[in-house]
Amino acid sequence: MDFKYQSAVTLAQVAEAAGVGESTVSRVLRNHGSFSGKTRDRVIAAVERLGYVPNRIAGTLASAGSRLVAFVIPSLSNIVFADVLRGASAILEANQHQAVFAVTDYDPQREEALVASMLAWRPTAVMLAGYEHTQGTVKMLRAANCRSVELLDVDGTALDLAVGFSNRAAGHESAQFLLKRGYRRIGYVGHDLNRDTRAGKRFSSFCETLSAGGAPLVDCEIHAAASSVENGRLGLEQLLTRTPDLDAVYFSNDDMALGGYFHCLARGISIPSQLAIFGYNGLDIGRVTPQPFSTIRTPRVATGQVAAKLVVDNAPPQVVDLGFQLIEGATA
Amino acid sequence: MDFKYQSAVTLAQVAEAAGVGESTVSRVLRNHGSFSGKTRDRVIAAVERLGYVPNRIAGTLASAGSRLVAFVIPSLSNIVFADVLRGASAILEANQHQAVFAVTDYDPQREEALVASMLAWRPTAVMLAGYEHTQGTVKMLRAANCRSVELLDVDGTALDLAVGFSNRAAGHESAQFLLKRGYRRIGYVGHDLNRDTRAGKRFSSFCETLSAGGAPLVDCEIHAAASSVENGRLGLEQLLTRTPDLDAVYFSNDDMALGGYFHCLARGISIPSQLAIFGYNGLDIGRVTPQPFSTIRTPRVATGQVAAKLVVDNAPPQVVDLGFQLIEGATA
DNA sequence: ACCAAGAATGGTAGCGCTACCATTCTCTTT
DNA sequence: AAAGAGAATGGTAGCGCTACCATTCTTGGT
Repeated sequence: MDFKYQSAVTLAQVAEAAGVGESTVSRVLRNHGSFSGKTRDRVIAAVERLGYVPNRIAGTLASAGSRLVAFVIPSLSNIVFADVLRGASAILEANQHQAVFAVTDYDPQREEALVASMLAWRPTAVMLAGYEHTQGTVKMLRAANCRSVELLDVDGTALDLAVGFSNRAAGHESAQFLLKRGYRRIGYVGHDLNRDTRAGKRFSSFCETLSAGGAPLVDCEIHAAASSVENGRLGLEQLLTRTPDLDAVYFSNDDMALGGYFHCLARGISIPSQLAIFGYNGLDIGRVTPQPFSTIRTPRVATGQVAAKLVVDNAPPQVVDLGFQLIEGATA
Repeated sequence: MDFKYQSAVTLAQVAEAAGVGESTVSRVLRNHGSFSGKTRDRVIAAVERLGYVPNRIAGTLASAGSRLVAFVIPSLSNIVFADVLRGASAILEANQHQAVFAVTDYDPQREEALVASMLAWRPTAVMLAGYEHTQGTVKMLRAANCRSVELLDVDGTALDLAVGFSNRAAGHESAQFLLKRGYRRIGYVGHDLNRDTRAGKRFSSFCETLSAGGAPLVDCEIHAAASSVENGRLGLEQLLTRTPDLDAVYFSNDDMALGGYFHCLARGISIPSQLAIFGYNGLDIGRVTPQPFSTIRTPRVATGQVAAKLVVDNAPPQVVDLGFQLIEGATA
C-alpha cells in the first residue's frame, strides 16, 4: 500500500494561476509586506480555485519558527493534565500555535525518549510535568534552543519557566486544617508516590506538619498504582480494616477521596462525624456530591493558560506561583 | 524579543565530524540502506559528541511523510475523548507517529478552521468525532491526500475510515432495557444535543423505542450546555420538580447520570425503587458508586487503538463497529 | 590474478516555502 | 520635466534533510 500526501497544489502553482510571483503570493498569504488590493484579490481567488493549503512544514523549514508547542505529560486520564492542556491550547490557538503531545505514563525514561522525539520538531517550547526529570532530559532541554515550562509545581529549581503552585504548601495547609478542626487520629490513602512526585511532596509535607502539631500520622495505605476512584475506595477499606479508629483520612487527590467517600456511603460511615475526608485538586465533581468535598482547589486551567502565555510572549525565565485555595467543604 | 530555535547542529556537521558523507549519516540514523559497523560507530559517536537531534521538519519535507496524526476533537474535559486519545497515542507512538490535536468545543465552524490548519502539517491522517461536519470540512478532507477517521459513531456515511459503535442502537437498547424492567413513566435529562449529535442520536432512537413500546417519554429536561455532573444534578432536580411521578430517568451520559445519582442521595430518593437511573458510557466511576451504574459501556480506548492501527497500516476505507455492552448495574 | 556482483559510500537535486535583494512602477515634490 | 521616495513586485538562495544515482571498495569464484 502506498501513501500519498496532500493535494500537490503548491505555492508556485497558485502564483502561476494568479499570474504573479511566488513571493507575492507568500506575502499576501502571510499578510506581511506590501501588495495591492487587486493583487490580493487575484491571489485569494486562485487559492480558493485550486484549494491550496499552505505547507507549514516547508514554511517552518524556511523560516525557522515551528509554532509548535510540545506537551510531554504523564497521563491523559488524569483530569489534571486534561485541564492544563485545555487552558493552554485555547491560548496557543489564539496565537497561531499548535499543541503536540505525548504521554509518559509517569515514567521518566519514557519522558526522556519523548522529549527527544519532540525536539525533532523544533518546537517553540516543551511543557513538562514537575521538576523531576532524568539527566538526559535536562541536558537535551538545555542544549536545545527552545523554551521549557515545568508545570504544576514550584518546589524546586526551574530549568527555564515554571508555572504552578506549591505542593509542599498544599500538604502543609491540609494538615493544619485537619489539626485545627481537632482531628488527631489521621490516616492517609495514596497512590504510587514514586511516580507522582507531586503527590509525594504533599504527603511528606503533610506528615511533617502533623508531627509538628503533635498528632503524627497514624497509618497509611499506599497503592503502587495510578490514582483512581476505585483505588481510593479499596485503599480506605484496607486502611480501616487495619486501623478502624481513625477520625480523618487525607487522600492523595480528589479521585481517591471520592472512592473513599463512596466507601463510607456504602458502609454507612457518617461523614464527617465518624470519619472526615480531605482531598486535593478541587474537582468539579466534589462540589456536586451530597456533601461538598473538603479539599484544595488548584488552578489547573490557569496553569495551562499562563504557561502558554509565557511561551507565546517569549517571556524571560521565571517561576509563577499561582497558589491554591483551601475549600472547607462538608467532609472534614 | 527574539526566538532562536534549536542548537544549530545539522546533519552536515555530523557528517564532517565523523568524516563521512551526508547520505551515510542519514542512512545510519534511519538504519536504512547499507553501511559498515565501523562507519556506524563513528557516526553515532559524532552524533553524541555534538548532541545532534535530527530535524524532522526537514526530513518530512524531503521525504513527504510527516508521521503526524491530527486529532480534531470536541473537548478535552470529556473523558470520552481523553480515552480515545489515550488508546490512539499508545499505538501511534509504537509506530513512530506523533499525535497533534486541537479542540473544537463542539463547534463545526471551529472544526473546519482547525482541520484546515492541521492539514497544513500534511498529517498522515485526521481524526474527527462523528459524522457531522461542515461542507467545507468535507471538501478539504476529500481534496487533501490524507486519511480521515471518524470516531465514536457508525450511524451515517463515512468519508473514509470510521471506528466506533452505533449510538442509535445504544439508545434503542437502553429503552428496551427500561421497558423490560417494567418502567413506564420515563423521563430524560440531557445536555446540548445540537452540539453533541451522538447524544442526539441516542435520544431520538431512545424515544422511538419507548413510543413503539407503548410508554412514550413523559418529560425531558435538556440543558443547552456541555454535559457535567453538576448539570445532571440540576437537570434531574428540575425534571422532578415539574414531573415528580417518574419511575425512571435516562441520562445523556454517565456524567449527567452521576449528578442525578447525587441528587437522589441528597434528597433521600431511593434507587431504583423510587426512581431508576440509566446512563451511557460505562465510566469507571460508575462501578465504584455504592450502587453500580446501569449503563452502556462503550469501547473508547479500543476505538482509539483501532483507529490508530488502521491509520498506521494504511488500511482501505472501512467502517469498524466495535459494539458496546449493556451493564445491568443496580440503578435500574 | 581477474572479473563480476554486491556492499559501502559520496554527490547532489530537489521537497515548498520564506528572507532578502533587485527591480519596476507609481506618485509627489521642486 | 527631472528626481527621489516609497509602494509593489519578481527572482532566487537557502532551510536540513532524503531519494536517487554514480562511484568506489570488497568479496568469492574461476
